[in-house]
Amino acid sequence: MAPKRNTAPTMKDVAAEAGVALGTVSKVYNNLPVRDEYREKVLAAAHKLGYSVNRYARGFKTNRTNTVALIWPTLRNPFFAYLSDAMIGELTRRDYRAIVSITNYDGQAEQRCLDMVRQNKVDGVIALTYNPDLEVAPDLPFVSIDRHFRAGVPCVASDNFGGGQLAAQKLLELGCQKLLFLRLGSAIAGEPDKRQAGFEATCRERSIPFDSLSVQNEEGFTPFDTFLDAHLHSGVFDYDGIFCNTDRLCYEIEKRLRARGVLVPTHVQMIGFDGIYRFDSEDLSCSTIVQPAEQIARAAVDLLLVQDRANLPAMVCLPVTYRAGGTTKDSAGENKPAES
Amino acid sequence: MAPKRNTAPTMKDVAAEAGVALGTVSKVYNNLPVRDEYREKVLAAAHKLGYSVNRYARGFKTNRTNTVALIWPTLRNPFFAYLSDAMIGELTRRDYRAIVSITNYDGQAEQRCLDMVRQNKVDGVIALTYNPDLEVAPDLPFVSIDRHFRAGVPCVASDNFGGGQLAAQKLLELGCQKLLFLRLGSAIAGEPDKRQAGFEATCRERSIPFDSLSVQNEEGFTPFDTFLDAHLHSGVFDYDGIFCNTDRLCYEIEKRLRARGVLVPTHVQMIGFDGIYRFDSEDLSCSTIVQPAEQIARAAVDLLLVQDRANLPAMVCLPVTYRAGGTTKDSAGENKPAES
DNA sequence: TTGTAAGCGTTATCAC
DNA sequence: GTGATAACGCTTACAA
Repeated sequence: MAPKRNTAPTMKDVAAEAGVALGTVSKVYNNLPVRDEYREKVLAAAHKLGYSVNRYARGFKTNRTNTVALIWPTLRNPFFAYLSDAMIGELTRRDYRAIVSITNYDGQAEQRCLDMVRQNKVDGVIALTYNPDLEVAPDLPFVSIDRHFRAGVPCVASDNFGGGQLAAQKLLELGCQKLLFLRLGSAIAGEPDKRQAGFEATCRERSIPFDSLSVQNEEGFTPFDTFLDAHLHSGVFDYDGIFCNTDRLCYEIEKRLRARGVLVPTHVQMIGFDGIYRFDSEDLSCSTIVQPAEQIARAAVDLLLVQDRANLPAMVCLPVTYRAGGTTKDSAGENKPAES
Repeated sequence: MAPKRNTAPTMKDVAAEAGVALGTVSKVYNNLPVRDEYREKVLAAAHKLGYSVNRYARGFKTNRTNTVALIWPTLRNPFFAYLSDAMIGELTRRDYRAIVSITNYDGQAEQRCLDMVRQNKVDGVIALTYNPDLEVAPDLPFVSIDRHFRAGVPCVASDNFGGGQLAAQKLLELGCQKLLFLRLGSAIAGEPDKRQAGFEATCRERSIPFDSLSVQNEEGFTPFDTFLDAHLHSGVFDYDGIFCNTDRLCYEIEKRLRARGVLVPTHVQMIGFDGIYRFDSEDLSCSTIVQPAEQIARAAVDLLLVQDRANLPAMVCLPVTYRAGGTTKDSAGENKPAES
């Protein structure tokens, strides 16, 4: 890009125009005590010149840029997009800018993003990462989503364990007797793993039979296909209630069940996790455990911008809720996917 | 947030460590001619100190920040999220950072975002806006998506007219005889309006009967409900082919038709516009005219960062494609929404 | 209270 | 090629 010539008026110009000293102008823009008469002169001059403070110069001087970096795997995942949207809103409300970086789930890219935004002097980072060895500078305010790093790096997550429990409980309430947990996820350990733990805990507690299948992203859907085929006997599926670790998986499994003639929720009821809406409507993709995206956003930003970073909580765990969305029998007006 | 103490080593430190002048260090980092012997000394010293150039200070000095602002209505709309993802990728590839701002379709917020990012000395802006009176500084490189502003502000959009033609053509190929165009959108004129024009042009050209209903966002879906009811006679719908101006509308209309016992694609075939995938999978939401998001992203970034901003094209129009996605009879394996 | 001046880290202009 | 040195626009002691 062509070098821009800098034509914008500066504080010096305003000072000259107002007939006051440079420092006075600065004080006006920093809400420091200035006699009203001077303040008005400054403001009038600024208005006349079309002056606005150069935040870049200010950041350079103060080493505080009012900029936060958001590091996500992708925005193609609707939940991440939703979360980003909420966080940007939260940051804007506090007069912060958001630099958004995308890593595509690549651990090295995560490190590069982190280094890059650091060079850009961001005031802090909120990240959802998959690199267990990510090196984050100790003096850089950092909030991790869904993954506990180490002491000093607070993690914000939904109550994944409670969500798992809730899913099991709901499926049982809905009359399911033979439960199944399905997971497609990363090999890297993280908070979302607790969904399975919570689900299984409730099943055991109530002595309900259940099976679990956990598949890693790299393996794709083949293991699920194999599993479904193996548990389908003359058109009847071995399970009548499935908890999937994400709405996306719920969608994929429902599709595969339908292809095999198993109807949701008639034959088998399904609950996902995340609370993803169809487009920006109010319709859920499936019955699901809803993550409180706005609350997660607020908590993460609060934690990042808090004054006293000395004793931060290691983890903030936000409550989830259940909502029917078509893949369970309690779905009233919700769009049922298969049976019209 | 607590003021950060600045502990990072500077060029001055590196110069001292390497025993060279400050200017020499700068030259090394700007790829200006420096004797190899010196260069190595500098690099060694920098490595030892863990130095990396302060991009913020550099930006302050040069007035070029390698930062671009992306201004979107929302990221809750999957298409905008997808586009953002693609643009951030494109910018990262060129060593640019993206400041993402959300306006929630609010014209005043759009103006505020623009002013804000400008204060942040971004090198340019890519925006999808709804404020026809948006004041954009003439010296600020600006690329508009989907909306033509005025001369000097290039606009990047899909071939909306061609997409409308393509939709009509496909519906006819698929055997439809009575066509309907449905639109839910903003009152502000924009490129996407041409979808309707293209659709109707093809219908007229071929003397095919059609109707059109255009509804503004504020009115919501009530007009559609009224329309559907009025055109449903003893369970039979007056039309057998519908082109919706977005995938989202296609989804909403299909839901409403289903509620009225009209099956898609059996009774009526539908084509949307955008090409939105379910989650980050390969599954489309509906049969649709696919916007080339990656190409739009590339074109917008190219246009923004091009050296010679003197004679930019007023408009870059990118080709769309048709893809079956369950709401037309040519959908093979695609998930059919209603009829199992 | 107001004005003055130093300095943040870098680039760029000069003499050498 | 290299090395002083003056900006860039702002904040912030400190002096008036």
